[in-house]
Amino acid sequence: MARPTVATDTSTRILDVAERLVQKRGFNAFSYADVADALNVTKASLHYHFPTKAELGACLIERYRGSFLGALQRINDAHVDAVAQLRAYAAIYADVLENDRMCLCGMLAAEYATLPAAMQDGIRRFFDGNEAWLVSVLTAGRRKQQIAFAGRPVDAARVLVAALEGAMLLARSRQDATQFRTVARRSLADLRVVKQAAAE
Amino acid sequence: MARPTVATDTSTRILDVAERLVQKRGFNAFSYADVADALNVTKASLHYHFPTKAELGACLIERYRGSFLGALQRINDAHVDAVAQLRAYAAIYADVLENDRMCLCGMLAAEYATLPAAMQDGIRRFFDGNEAWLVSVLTAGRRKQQIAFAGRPVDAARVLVAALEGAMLLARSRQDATQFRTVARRSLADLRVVKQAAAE
DNA sequence: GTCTATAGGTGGATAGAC
DNA sequence: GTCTATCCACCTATAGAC
Repeated sequence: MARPTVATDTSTRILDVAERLVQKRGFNAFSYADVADALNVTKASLHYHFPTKAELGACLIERYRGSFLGALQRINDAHVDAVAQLRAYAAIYADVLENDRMCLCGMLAAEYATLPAAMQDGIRRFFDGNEAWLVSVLTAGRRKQQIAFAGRPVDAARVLVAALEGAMLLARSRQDATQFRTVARRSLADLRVVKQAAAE
Repeated sequence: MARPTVATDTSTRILDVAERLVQKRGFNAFSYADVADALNVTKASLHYHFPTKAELGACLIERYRGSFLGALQRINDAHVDAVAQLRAYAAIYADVLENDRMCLCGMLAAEYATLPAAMQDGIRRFFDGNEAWLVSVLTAGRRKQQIAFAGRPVDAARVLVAALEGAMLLARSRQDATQFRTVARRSLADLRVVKQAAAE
């Protein structure tokens, strides 16, 4: 069992600052100097906790992935129907954007070709995990007739992830979170079961 | 009237190489040295054509936007129905991805916060132009009952752009262009008019 | 238009004192 | 664990010869 570390642990604070910088500016556009300035320490001190930028980046991804998948698990634990699960899924993205941040792994996906292999692997695992969760929700939801869609669940999942990541990307350049929410709402609406005689 | 310049004009070749580098690696991850090496000239020579990297970036965006909007105009000139127009629109994206490139402005949208103001303006203009074209196609297509969707055309347009840009982003990290095409096809399918008695 | 040479800055990373 | 000091590579950009 790991020894409990307080939330203000130095490594954690470094990761917090670095995460924010990557989500706002990208991995190639932030430096150890940026993090050091924000924490009032020296660059050398950062290298004690994360010897190389590549390792820092890999840790960022692993933490983000764990936190994200943890949130998905909590959605499952809420035992709500598929529509509510998908709304909660989109809400995670909306919360990220609320602070003018891009999804960490969406940002890194853009820089993918320039990143070390360990980071590339982590990014793929993040999206694989996202897809797997969505596939389980979409499969169960369709079986229970809570949602409707044609074709393979994995393809419907990819449309959702693509729309949400793309909408974050675009909303940031317009500084308009409303635009993201509208895209998210419409993307989920495409999965809703049409009520036969609903007045709508 | 501008003096005609051959296609192998030096400035053009610089833009070609820089465009490819930005689409593959991002604006912050390529340098004058990269372009110079590819063209077998010196960095100093590049600065004669594009004094600063910011100006080079702004020129890249303007050229890309003009080329993209030109392609949209040619789609209009083909006088096909809305479904075919939208398919042709998605095909432009697919062609970009075919060379393992990201949409130039999608890539730059990720790096948006780190870019000079002139480039930020250009990126917004690119997406505004895309949206405007889609809105006109969606509006006319719905009026002619070639396609169907709820709500404002601009919102349907944004879902499409988001899905396509997001799908490019994700397909690159999986090196799987098929994944992009599937997302594109499904996104367009959501706009298709449901044939009442179609066997499907 | 292209070159050599170089300035002036910042990048990630290390050695060694405390 | 944090510091000072430093290394070396690379960055954008400029001066001035050809």
